[in-house]
Amino acid sequence: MSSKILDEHSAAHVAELFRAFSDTSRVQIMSALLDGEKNVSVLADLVGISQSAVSHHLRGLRQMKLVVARREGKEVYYSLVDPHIITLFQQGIRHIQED
Amino acid sequence: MSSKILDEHSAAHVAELFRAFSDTSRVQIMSALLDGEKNVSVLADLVGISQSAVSHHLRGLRQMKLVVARREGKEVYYSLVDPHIITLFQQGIRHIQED
DNA sequence: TCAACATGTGAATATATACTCATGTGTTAA
DNA sequence: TTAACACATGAGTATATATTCACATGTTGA
Repeated sequence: MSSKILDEHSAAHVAELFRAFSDTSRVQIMSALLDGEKNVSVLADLVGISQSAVSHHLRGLRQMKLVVARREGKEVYYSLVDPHIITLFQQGIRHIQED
Repeated sequence: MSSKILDEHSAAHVAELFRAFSDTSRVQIMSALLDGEKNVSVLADLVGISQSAVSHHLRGLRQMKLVVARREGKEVYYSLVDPHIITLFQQGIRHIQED
């Protein structure tokens, strides 16, 4: 049935998903991870924000299962796993590159 | 070249796009428009927020060209036009309906 | 022209959010 | 076990954002 509006609860979930990509730093983090897994300090260098800020962002992305963490010694490597999420994010990039 | 991170300017644009869908009310507005064009007061009723709030949201969506407005007498009908945006939004909905 | 209606918008406010700073936790090598 | 390093996290703060309220603008019919 496509004639009913999304209920508030579902809409809130959808909004939450898109909100994950609604910040410049997180978009840069995601775009870095598109290229392959990276650890926190590398991400901080690439994006140009503090390690703390990166960790805060990654926590949110992790809780939403948009990224996964893998510890290797002292470092923690983050990567993208969900192909649907990757597609969704790439579509966003493509759209802004069009007009 | 997929090995470079998105520059800050592009990332800000991508973030801006996703931010458009990062609010529960806007998601409900968009979901209502998936079903076809609707005027402002109908949208306000469907979403359950004030006409003013709907207008404010629609202004943002309009400025980003995510919706288009068509006046018919005293009423203004809004609709979705960009098929890529529709696909992007629907993918967001599908994702939250999976897990 | 005037009244009624639909929509748009600026200002004010309350809440959410991103960042910094300080410190905590986990890991390794000496 | 201790020092050094990588990362996580809570608190505080500054900014962004959604909503409401009051009113402006635009349209139609009398």
